[in-house]
Amino acid sequence: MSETVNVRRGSFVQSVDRALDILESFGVDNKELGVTEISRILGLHKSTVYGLLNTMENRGYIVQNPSSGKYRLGLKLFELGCRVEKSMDLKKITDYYLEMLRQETGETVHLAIMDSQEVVYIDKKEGLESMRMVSQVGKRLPLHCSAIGKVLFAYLDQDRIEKIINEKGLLKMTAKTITDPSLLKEELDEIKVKGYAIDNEEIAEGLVCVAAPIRNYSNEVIAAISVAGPKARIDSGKLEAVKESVLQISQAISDKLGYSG
Amino acid sequence: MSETVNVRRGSFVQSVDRALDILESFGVDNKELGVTEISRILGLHKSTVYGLLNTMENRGYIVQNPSSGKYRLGLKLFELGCRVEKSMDLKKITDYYLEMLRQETGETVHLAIMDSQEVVYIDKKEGLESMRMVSQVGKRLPLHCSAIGKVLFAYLDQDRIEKIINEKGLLKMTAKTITDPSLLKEELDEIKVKGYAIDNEEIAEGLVCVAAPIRNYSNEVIAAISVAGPKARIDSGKLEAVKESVLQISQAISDKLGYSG
DNA sequence: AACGGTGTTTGGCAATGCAAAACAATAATA
DNA sequence: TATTATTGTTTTGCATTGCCAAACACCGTT
Repeated sequence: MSETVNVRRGSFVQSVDRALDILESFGVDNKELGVTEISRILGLHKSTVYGLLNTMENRGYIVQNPSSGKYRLGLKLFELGCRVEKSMDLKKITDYYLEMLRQETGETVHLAIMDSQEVVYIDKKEGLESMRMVSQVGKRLPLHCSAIGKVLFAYLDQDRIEKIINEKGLLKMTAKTITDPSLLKEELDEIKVKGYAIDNEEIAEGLVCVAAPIRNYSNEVIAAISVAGPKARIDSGKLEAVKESVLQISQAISDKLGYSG
Repeated sequence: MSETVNVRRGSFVQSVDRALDILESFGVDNKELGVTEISRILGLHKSTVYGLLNTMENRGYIVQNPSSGKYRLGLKLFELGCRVEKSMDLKKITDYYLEMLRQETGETVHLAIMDSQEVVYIDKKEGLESMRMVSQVGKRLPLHCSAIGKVLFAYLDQDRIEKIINEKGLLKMTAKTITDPSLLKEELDEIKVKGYAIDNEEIAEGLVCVAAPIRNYSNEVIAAISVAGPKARIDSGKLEAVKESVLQISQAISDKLGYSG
């Protein structure tokens, strides 16, 4: 894991920063953590963690399991998360089109945006087939290893692309992940020309995705949509049709947002 | 607004507590706030707020609008919110049944649980009619003024009921809100006997709801579901059918959770 | 050009957060 | 069952750190 060292700009409050560290140490795999456990993970003293944890528990951001004494994330975070979501009217606008895209392709469809140099999945609708891609809303991924990520990556300024590659690196996820900076930059250029991106098992083996950008009234790329499915099913002649659907729907959403391309 | 003064137990970190105050000051109505604005709301010094805000911005919990200079909640909160949600497998289990309940009744259906003496809406599915109740997932409400809240309220211990009434009070939302403690307690008793609750314009005028409890394997009430719609439509003979549907579905979900009533 | 309003930076005092150690209560060991 | 290890929790005191105040820089309005 390449820890990006934040350059602290302006005044900085240590205890708050640590509190956020604590919140983030609760992953999807480790839902419940103890005081000592967290203190080990973060390299902080037990009593320090306890104080922070206690403060957040009093506010409902953390809850303690009475029987085990361990802690987990509280519903207050769910509440705030929903407030953020609510302010994203993008989700409302795209909902209808995403459903259409799912119906057309039968596969899992996604809506994602970029946030602090990463892809964040905002919405998804699962495919109709029994074997389908299962992903999760709210998840973050690096930009370089998915169709949706590469689309968002491609439309950035050249120096930002450079900067992100340098800072984040290009983590190898599968044998086919593009880990060479110059190859990636070629790929991104090509994506801009074609107007869509394909992920051919670059993030997970057997998974193929097609993604296209969403533009707004000022012609900026503000989000992207994708269709994801098993290689076997997509590759067998379906790819072209999926590509057309993705392009058509992304265009429709962009139109709705006032894009005039 | 009756501010519940938290009795600070154990060690307490002031700056973290204040940081959470800041997060919560971003409501659904005021999505964007400035430093000065927040400092006024919370009664803190401008530079104090700035430092806290800055710390959270560096971590993606707050984002600044570059043009206006104002702040709003960041996507990191959405991400954490999703992690909490993910740990709630209750939502997954009920999804199918909620959809069924919506189809049967044609009205907006809800799933909610209790958290720190309040109702939290975990999931909803909007009604099929053009005029329908619009609510929001993640929202918190007091326990006494909705069908779903009263159900969750009813199955608590007598002393907890007493405690919550004393601490939170019974805020009047409409002319029909039950604000008399002894009347409410009678109502709660009745709900336990009948096994369902009705909200007859107690939270909003023209809104009628029917709710029933969800029980788990140890026969505890862990959640509740409800159907909500306009009084005109529900009252006109439909109430009985809605009530039956709610009871039937809540029973089905409870069965799924291992309830043996 | 002066004003009122932002967000931001700086400096210095002391309040506050934090580490160390002791405590209590449970779980795992023999 | 006695013993050890490991948990969450409380207390204490030192100095780090957070916070207030005031000044700064910027913008839009008057």
